[in-house]
Amino acid sequence: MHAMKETDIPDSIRCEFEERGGITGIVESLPDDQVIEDIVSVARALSDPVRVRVIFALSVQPMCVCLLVAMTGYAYSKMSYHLSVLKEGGLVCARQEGNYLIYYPTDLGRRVALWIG
Amino acid sequence: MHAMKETDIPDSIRCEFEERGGITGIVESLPDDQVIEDIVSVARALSDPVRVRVIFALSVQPMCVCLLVAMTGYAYSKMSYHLSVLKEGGLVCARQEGNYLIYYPTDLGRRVALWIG
DNA sequence: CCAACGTTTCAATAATGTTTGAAACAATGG
DNA sequence: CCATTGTTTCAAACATTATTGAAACGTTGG
Repeated sequence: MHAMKETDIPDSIRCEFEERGGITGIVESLPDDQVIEDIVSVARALSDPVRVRVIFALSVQPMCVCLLVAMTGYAYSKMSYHLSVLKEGGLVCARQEGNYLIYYPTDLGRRVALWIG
Repeated sequence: MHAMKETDIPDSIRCEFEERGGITGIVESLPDDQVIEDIVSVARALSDPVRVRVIFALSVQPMCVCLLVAMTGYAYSKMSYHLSVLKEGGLVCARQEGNYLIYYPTDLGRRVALWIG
């Protein structure tokens, strides 16, 4: 009966792995769940070409939904859905002007558009 | 019968909108389709908490699949699937060492992990 | 060659995301 | 108040992704 071990570890990484505190040490260095969820929701917002185009377009020029619809040829309901995903990801927001809703990037949205561009 | 127009545009943005060349001008300033697809595939790779944890962990310490499995409690097949998505997104790659596959972040993977962290 | 181990692949199923068109809402102007 | 316009919401159909367990693959050591 041999000694207990977490898992077999290949020689080439065992040393640095143990220096970093093993599994426990690495797990502790990971961002906490809330941060992970925030990252996921931004990533999810960008994981569709429709939405990537929209956020680039909005960071050139704030627009009402009707312009986005004219620009892309998508249905209102489709555009509205994608805008809501972008909004949940915290990448865009909107101000009302009369009958229009004018969408524009948030601060985060602007930073993200800059970075990925 | 009144003049043709692309779309109604609210006053507050009409002026800047037209300065930017209208819909045509804005569409032309957008990144081209290939770039959009690349962004989407990176974003897709990050749009799941499993994968975000994995890429953070790997950028602390390259690891074989068995360590990732031990660290997360996920099944091999599940981990393998998520690693393949990360690989397709160009965020990780692997080197073989004996029986082990040791995954580690690509350059892009490291930059992304740094930026989102 | 065989057995063991680390890993991937596959097919089936479950879960999420997306698209569509119709209906509802809210603001505007007559 | 009514009709119009811009927008969202909803439910149903559809499409893509994620999870599972079993089977297959490749490498190593006996």
